[in-house]
Amino acid sequence: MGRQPCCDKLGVKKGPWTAEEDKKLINFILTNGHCCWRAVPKLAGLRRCGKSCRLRWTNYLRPDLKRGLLTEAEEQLVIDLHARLGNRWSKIASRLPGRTDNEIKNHWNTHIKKKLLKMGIDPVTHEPLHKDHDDHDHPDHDQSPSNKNMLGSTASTPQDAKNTSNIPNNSSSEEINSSSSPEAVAENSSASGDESALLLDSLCNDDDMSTLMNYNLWVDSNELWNSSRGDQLPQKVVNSDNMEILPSFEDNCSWLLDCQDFGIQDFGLDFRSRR
DNA sequence: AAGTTGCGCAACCGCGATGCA
DNA sequence: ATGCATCGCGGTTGCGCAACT
Repeated sequence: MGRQPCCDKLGVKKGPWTAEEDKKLINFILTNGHCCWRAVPKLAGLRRCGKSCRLRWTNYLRPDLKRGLLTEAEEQLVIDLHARLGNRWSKIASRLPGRTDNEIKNHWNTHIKKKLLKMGIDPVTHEPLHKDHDDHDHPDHDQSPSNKNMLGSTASTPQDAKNTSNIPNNSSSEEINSSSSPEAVAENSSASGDESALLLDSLCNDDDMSTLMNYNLWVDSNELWNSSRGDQLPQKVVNSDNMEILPSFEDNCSWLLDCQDFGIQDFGLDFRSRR
């Protein structure tokens, strides 16, 4: 069957989003949700295709996003997960709350890839480059914690994961783990004794932990935002048991509309200012 | 100061997966 | 079973900025 274009190319705007467009999209999603992305632009009064709206929302406007550079721990987690999952960025991103697949993919291509190459690690296979000469070429690389972790983290290469199709796209963490040999798992636990490895295992084996971490990271980012613009932030909500819980979607998002009036740079979080 | 180059990021594109009539 | 619409993913592109010459 012939594939229809995702949207009518005529009259559809492309390129960077303006603050006005962002505002419209946020407004619409806050009040209506996104029942059908294809309908969103029309209903929201945007001259964009639904795909573009979805991308803008998931990669930039979503209120639970954690902006800024990846931390060391997050970077290590990405490396470990990449060793297990390959280029399945959305799967990797799902294990890093507040991070998007696009963000992780970009970070991988621009930072981590180079870092690994510098260390003499093939970023695709996570194996040492030029195995035979590796000790001479990179005498110190295997002493670094990240490399130790990386090499110990998996027995199967990303290609294995991707090419053999043993792991379905929606494979669970258990499936991923079971695809590794018992030896590899044992090696993993013994060779990578650091915290990120433990965290990785926890994340891969326990969705509750992931949820918990999500909350913790949300609190962290909340505090980060608090330090710059406390009055604009979603506040923690206390439930009837006097427990802090995540705010509702609306609570969480309402401040975002205000943010649009200032522009992201006003919060000191403009990514471009990091450089 | 002006021009060039390289880098990092946001956004786009194409395709496979999925759901529904 | 088939066709169509939509979603979601991964790869790629293009723009803006900073560093360099």
